[in-house]
Amino acid sequence: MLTKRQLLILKEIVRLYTEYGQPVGSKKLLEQLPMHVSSATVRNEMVHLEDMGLIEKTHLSSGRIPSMKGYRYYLDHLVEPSSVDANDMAVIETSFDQSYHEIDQIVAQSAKILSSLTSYTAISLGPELKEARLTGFRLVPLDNNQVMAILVTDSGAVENQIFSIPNGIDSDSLEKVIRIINDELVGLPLTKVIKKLHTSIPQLLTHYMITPSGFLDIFGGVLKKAAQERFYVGGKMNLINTSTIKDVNQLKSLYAMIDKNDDLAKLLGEPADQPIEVRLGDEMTNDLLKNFSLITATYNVSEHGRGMIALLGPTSMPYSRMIGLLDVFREELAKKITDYYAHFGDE
Amino acid sequence: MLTKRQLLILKEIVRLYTEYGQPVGSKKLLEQLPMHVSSATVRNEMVHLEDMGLIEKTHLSSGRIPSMKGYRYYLDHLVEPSSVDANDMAVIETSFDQSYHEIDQIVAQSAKILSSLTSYTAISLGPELKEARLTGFRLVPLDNNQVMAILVTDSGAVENQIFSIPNGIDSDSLEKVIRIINDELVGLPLTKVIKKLHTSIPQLLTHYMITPSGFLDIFGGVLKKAAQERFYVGGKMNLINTSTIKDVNQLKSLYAMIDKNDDLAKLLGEPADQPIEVRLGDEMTNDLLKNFSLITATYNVSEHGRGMIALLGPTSMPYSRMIGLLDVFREELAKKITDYYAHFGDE
DNA sequence: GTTAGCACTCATAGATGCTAAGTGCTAAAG
DNA sequence: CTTTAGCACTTAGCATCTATGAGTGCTAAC
Repeated sequence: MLTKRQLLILKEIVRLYTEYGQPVGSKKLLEQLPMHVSSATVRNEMVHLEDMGLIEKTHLSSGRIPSMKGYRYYLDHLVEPSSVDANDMAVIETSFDQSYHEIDQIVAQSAKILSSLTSYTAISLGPELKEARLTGFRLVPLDNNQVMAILVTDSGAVENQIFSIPNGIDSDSLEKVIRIINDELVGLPLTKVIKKLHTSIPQLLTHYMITPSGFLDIFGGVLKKAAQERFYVGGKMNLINTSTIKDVNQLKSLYAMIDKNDDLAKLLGEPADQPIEVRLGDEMTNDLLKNFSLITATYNVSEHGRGMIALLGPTSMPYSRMIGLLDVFREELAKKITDYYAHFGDE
Repeated sequence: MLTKRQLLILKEIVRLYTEYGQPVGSKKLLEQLPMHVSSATVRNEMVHLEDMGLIEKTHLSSGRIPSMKGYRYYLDHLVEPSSVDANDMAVIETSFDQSYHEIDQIVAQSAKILSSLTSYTAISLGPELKEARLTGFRLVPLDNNQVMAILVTDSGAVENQIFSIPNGIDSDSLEKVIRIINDELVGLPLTKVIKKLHTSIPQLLTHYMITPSGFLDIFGGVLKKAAQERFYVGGKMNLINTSTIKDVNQLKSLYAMIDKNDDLAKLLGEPADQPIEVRLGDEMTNDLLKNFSLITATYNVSEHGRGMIALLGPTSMPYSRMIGLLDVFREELAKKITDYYAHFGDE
């Protein structure tokens, strides 16, 4: 069990180290602490904290830095989200102050704002689409050979893809097929649409085309794009600051990861119970992220599901500021998206 | 005037330096040169070359590296494109061996291939769109409030944009307006379309809507996107290798530039007379590119205009290999795009 | 339990010396 | 006039050393 003083010291070590990036010594600590003890006393306490594995030295006679366990303890028990700077608050509000035509624009913008606010890397994921319903499917002929397939969901996502018309399909039967799609699939959740696409639909289509597979590929392709979670990343370049640029290759792998949707999905995982959670580098599976830390924030957009926005930065992030900021930010973002749906989504 | 021997030495200095990145000394030079002279003689020649400003030292007793003037002379008079590695050739051919639905996919792919082949950064710009003609304009209603505007050009570019319907426009007059657009504008080059959009069209539209400006904004927006040159960049991260990573901020600015369409347009400039040209860092306006060099290659796609593909790397690139590679590559790319048009574009 | 004092450790920065690679110059040879 | 051997000189890079300052752990006294 930790004494009150030990807690105070641990908290201050984390604060100072995350703020200034330098190991914290007993004297520096004393200057900051409201205590009337000597540096020797502080040192004794630090030995205890080290014995418990909460802090560690970078070399035999260095100051202390928090250990992973120390960060974890700090985050679980000690951190107090600080309130947001008036300046930052203004930036958030003005940066969002545009009109958006697509929900993804808002989500993309949110990543930009957050990254510029923090100088870290922000990853934004719109409200879940899993329960989204298909509200419309269009095929627009562009010229003799090409067609644009457009798919709309009630979550506001619009996806399109250009295709050349498969052989063996004439435009008459194509129109009938579109009608079938609209009758059978529109209104259903995307998950069900995908299921039906492999079960009942192929049979229905055989009435109108010999080999429906060509067409189903088209539809399936756009559907997949629409159902896929799309992450927006802001401030990618800020990763350079964090990384100990020694190994350029690691940096490149990291960028490759950040650019890959699947990897990001794995990284963020499922929306958590807590609105804000912090995952430390060694708690994540990827070795590249050893020295990083991920703060994820979840927000609700009433019946439209939950979105996530995350901050990727060094393990030594100033958590209390970041968490405070993210907490406000997620609410602002939710508000903005709710507004959007209020104007376009629901009717 | 340079003697034959001096030319040989200059050429070899450039070759060795661009290949190994190390200043070239008189002994190393002798080993590589088919000459029966002593190192002292070579040194004397190097003094002459230095007097002429073609090579320079990094410090008082170092080997020589080419000066900017030296590179320029080398590129103008001495460089011989080397033939392409069989291996590289295979990579090019297999990497292009897919079917593409949009011309931009080919262009984007070309940047990827070239960058992975060279470990530099590749910038690809499709055939010019300036003379492209508008072949179709569609408005597809998505839901009660939103409409997708689609614009097709004969260059194969398709552009779309989602809009909320401006106030004061009902769907009846909207349809009439679409007809006017199709009658008046389809078939014209985009440049003329833009002109007409500001002259005759507004008057025509006033018959059907009170304030045509809302609608014209929509159309103008998509048009602008379609007429805009779209650059695809591959191997961005390779810039890290080149840069002397000391100043992270410069690197960031560089990335910001690479991500901005307008800046890239300025950088590449107009297609040149020569199929392949090299611009050295100090010949470019941007200070960030001081230590870089840009090799631009132009290719023709018969009546569809000219495209460009460029390679951005350190000034000390192995030019003869790169130029040889680019020369082959631009032809392969032209072939691929010509094929594409043969299937979809012309009818 | 707390503190002063002290011996000890280590990162950092600056100084020193050595070596290998390279140069320019000079004087002699071709 | 060109080429060459030889030599004195310069420099980057590297390893080695030293002083300094910030920090520690420990002990003995309060």
